[in-house]
Amino acid sequence: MLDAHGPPSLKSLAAALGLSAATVSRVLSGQAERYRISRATRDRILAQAASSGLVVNHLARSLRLQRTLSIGLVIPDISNPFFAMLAREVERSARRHGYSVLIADSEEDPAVEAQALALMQQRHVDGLILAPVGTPAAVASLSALGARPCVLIDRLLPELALPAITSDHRAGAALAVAHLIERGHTRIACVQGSPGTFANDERVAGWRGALSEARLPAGPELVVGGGYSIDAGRRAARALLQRAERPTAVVALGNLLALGVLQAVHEARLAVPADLSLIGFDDQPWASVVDPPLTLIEQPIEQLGREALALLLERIGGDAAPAARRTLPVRLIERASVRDLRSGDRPLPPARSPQGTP
Amino acid sequence: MLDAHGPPSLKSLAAALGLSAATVSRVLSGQAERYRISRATRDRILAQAASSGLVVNHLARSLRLQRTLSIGLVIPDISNPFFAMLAREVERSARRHGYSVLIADSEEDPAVEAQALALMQQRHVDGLILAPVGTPAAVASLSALGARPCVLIDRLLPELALPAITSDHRAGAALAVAHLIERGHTRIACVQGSPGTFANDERVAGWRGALSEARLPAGPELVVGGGYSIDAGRRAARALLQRAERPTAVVALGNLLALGVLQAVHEARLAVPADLSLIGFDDQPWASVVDPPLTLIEQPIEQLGREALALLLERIGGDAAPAARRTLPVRLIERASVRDLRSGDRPLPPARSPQGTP
DNA sequence: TTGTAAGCGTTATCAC
DNA sequence: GTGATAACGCTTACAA
Repeated sequence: MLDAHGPPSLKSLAAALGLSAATVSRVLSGQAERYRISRATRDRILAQAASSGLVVNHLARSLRLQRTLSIGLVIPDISNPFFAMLAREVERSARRHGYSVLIADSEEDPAVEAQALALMQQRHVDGLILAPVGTPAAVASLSALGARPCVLIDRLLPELALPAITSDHRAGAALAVAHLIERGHTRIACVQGSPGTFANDERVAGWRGALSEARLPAGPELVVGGGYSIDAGRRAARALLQRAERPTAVVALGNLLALGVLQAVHEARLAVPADLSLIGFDDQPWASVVDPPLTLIEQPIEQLGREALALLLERIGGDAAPAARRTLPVRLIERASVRDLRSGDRPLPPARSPQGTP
Repeated sequence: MLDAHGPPSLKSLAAALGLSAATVSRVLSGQAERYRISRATRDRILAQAASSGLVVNHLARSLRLQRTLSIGLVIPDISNPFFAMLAREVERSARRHGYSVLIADSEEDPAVEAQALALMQQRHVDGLILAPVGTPAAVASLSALGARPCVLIDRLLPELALPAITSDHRAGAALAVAHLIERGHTRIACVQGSPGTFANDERVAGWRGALSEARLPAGPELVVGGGYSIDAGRRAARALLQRAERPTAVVALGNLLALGVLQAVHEARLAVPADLSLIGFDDQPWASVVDPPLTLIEQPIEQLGREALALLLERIGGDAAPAARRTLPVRLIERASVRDLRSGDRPLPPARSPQGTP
């Protein structure tokens, strides 16, 4: 029987067995045969470890080994479904590779982000997955991170040569605009997220590019909003709806933004798509049962998470390949939030398509 | 200038300054005056620390101090909006108190949960917030956790005397049923989550209790489903809709379940509330713009998170008060997913109420 | 006012 | 085959 005080440690187990800590360590870290530990000793240790409920102290181990088998995940808003799904995927993949995840919410605030990054450094995470806030201040604090492996996700920092996994934001927005133009829309606004943020600016660029190419208006008066919250979306849409020359369609550059737009439209006793067509971003469980089912641009969230982790582990493994940047393709899921303005060329989309595009 | 190799540590800084590590440590941990360090020395250290970008090694500190200033958060599904919001709140509160959060997703699986708990123990988190899977196996693995402070959230384990913060699941379900009965419903089904789980079983009990009290049927044939996923909700609702004697109303005992029910109803080319009334759980941004806006039971998620953390910190602080159990009140938000079956006694609820109860 | 030294629980190196 | 020892980077008696 071991001493009941404190949790059983490698050391206490060694004492109880009359062995040295070294031997116990060798067995427990699976190096038994490499060190030619006798079968008898090995079994004795293993048995005692199991029966005493030994827990090796990971702190001590990390201190000695100079690696913690943990990674940091810093995202702007855990409660945003997009990041929540990302977090889940990252955590699962990490766990499957033996890593644990220290999580921090930067609240889309450079100061908080800087603080989070400092913390991660203090805690000696082996690597970092970061959806950066993206302002110059944030970039500066990032450069202070030292050589710790870091991969960016969803957003990238062109100023910094860091590996990044993002979806093709620009193509996504362009796809949305093209879909609207095809259906006869000519006055297409966009509700943006946080300007200065890579994902947002890329999407705005995609929106503008597609419109310009079609020789349609894409002036700044058609870009409204700021911030990725549902409230920001609602406020932006309200403003849009009060305009004398109301757009016939709007692209919401974030999942919560589309919800905000819907709320504003409902508030105004108007309807989508009768009074305003809407295309959102990110497929979510609710997107197909919302009123009306939402046409949107889908990002491969799970893939983003998995690839970010895979890339990070490569770099942690010392594979210092040149900072890869991978852009994942997006697709448009057609539901029922876009009105076809052409005079009967085509039927309206089906009223319901709860499963997404079949 | 410090040696450029490796990150500046307390030790290297001491060397660079020709001081002992002890002195530097004392200054850096704010004990300068307690040890009567000279102003000059103190300033020299502080200046050098700032300019060299010193990061104290938290591992070493934790090992020495026997506390990590970190807590573990183990939840069944980060991507479920309920838990995502909970996670955000816990992380924020923790951060504000100087703690960081190690997160793990138990995937609603006892084995994974056990693994996660073991991990948290290895990593020496100072305490644990857990939404337990709740099966006997899981309970057993929990008891093996040792004396580490732990507070349960959302679900509690009656077998274990652990402090817990939950919302009043039972009253919530009863509230929903009462609301339906008041509007003339007599055949009221429920779509449950994971049986055996505290929150679920309490809700089912609340549903049954309210029905029995009103002398309405509450047999097992009216309880369908299993699992909290959207798919589980859809499948359960499908089965319900095919019944000869279809219920007029259903209470979905989880936020994603309500979405699944909506999807199934839409699939069947039926409508809520015309063909089936629906009450869900958890207010979410999408709940007010779904078709129709969802009447539901709202839980005080932020409060759950904050109080769980507060309670945990108390216990970490050594306050071994008897395992408190706090039950937070819920409320019903009336929107438009319930049909009034009484012959014109009352008008239907407003078609839209995007903001919840005004 | 500051330094010395022991120790937190591991693991790698060298010795036997 | 196994043990002693040093080191990982920090904090805190105890000395000076």
